[in-house]
Amino acid sequence: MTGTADPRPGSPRGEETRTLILDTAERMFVERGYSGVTMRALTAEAGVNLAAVNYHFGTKDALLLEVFRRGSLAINRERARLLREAEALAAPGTAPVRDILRALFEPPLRATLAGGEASGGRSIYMQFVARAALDGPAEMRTMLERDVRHLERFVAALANALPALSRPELLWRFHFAMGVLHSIYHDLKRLDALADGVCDMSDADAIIGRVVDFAVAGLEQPLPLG
Amino acid sequence: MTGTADPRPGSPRGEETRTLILDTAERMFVERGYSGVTMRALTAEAGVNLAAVNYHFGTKDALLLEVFRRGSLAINRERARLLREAEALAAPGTAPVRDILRALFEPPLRATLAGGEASGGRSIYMQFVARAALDGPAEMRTMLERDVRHLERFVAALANALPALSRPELLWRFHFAMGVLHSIYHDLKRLDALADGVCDMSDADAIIGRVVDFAVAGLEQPLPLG
DNA sequence: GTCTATACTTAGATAGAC
DNA sequence: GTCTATCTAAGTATAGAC
Repeated sequence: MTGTADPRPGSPRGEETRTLILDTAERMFVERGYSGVTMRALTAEAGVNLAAVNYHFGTKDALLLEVFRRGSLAINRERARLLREAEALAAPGTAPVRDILRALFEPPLRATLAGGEASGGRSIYMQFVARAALDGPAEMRTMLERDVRHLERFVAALANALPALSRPELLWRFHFAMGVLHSIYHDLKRLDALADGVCDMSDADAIIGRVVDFAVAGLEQPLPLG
Repeated sequence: MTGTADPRPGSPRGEETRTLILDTAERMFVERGYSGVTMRALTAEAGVNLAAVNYHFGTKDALLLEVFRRGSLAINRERARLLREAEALAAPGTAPVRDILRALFEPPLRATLAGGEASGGRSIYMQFVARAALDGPAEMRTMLERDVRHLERFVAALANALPALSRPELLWRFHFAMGVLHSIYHDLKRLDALADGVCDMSDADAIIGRVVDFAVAGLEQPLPLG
């Protein structure tokens, strides 16, 4: 009713088209995988012209980057909020390891597990990382490195919670903890194949608890003798 | 001197050509990434005709699968050998968790870390998994599932070593432990970005020790109260 | 059974009209 | 901003030489 809406095909819609493409891309990438979605199929599904993607985003890779950026922004905001919450409950610089990890893990896990067990293997995050690491242009790697900045707050909080660890020791353990998180993005299919159905993939809360438990154990393990 | 060798271009070389393509593909995939290697660049580098890949392997995806299969075979053989070795040293069914994990992790880590720190992000394993999960044909996923069979021996050994764990509990922990292993394949770049160079990526033995330590801590953690 | 030259098809990118 | 037409690159298929 603002006068800007104009659903006639061929008429300028501006931001609407852009958002429409983003939403359609996010859904289709998860359903069929990045290279399983052709620009032609994507634009047909969204009801926009083939060239519209190139106009609004430049390239198909840039579109994936934008889909990722949008989701990543929301997740990192939620992570920061949960971390502040955890720190507010404790004395300054003494938030427990478990609460820090929960703040770091819960938002992305909820986002990934929300789509049902099957979507884990095709999360936008995984597709973006895979594409960036394997073949993508430099901008993708830059984006991932920038994404690392959000993690520094968590490393700092963990350093406070685990003062006995040297910096390399802490960073290695943090890195492994992220690997535990990522095991949910990547290989749930493998677990399913191994498990004969005895592992319940549908209970997000239970999975989050298990992931956090495992990572806490690794982070809090006693120092090796060497 | 057998009479089968015939290095003239255009002459039938049979198995030689096949191996030459495999070796070249393995090297180039790691260097430039799967879709960064065009069939034309690959065949030019190997000094064979463009159609030779299709003749010997069918498709580019099938070539990647073959490169993976060859490497995976060697790794799984070594894993099995190390596991037998660990089990021979202990009383029947009592190999320690640490030795079992070491047998599982050491072969792939050595293979990945051998190429220098940079190659981690582009290991054949990672490229294969990414491609299989995202866009690859069904044969790739089948291959990965078959690869899971090799893991069952390790799950069984761990079940013996950790009799207090229920089957789902054990399988979840095993899955997370694999995530820790995979963190070396995937995201060493991220650790490097976070670490300002304080983490030494060149010492394979030290890294293997750290990975195993972290995973052991997670597997051996006390049972949750719930 | 191997290899080569060449043609086919799809898909992402782009230029210029409107 | 949007659309049509076109370009280019890349994986694949085929027919025939050896």
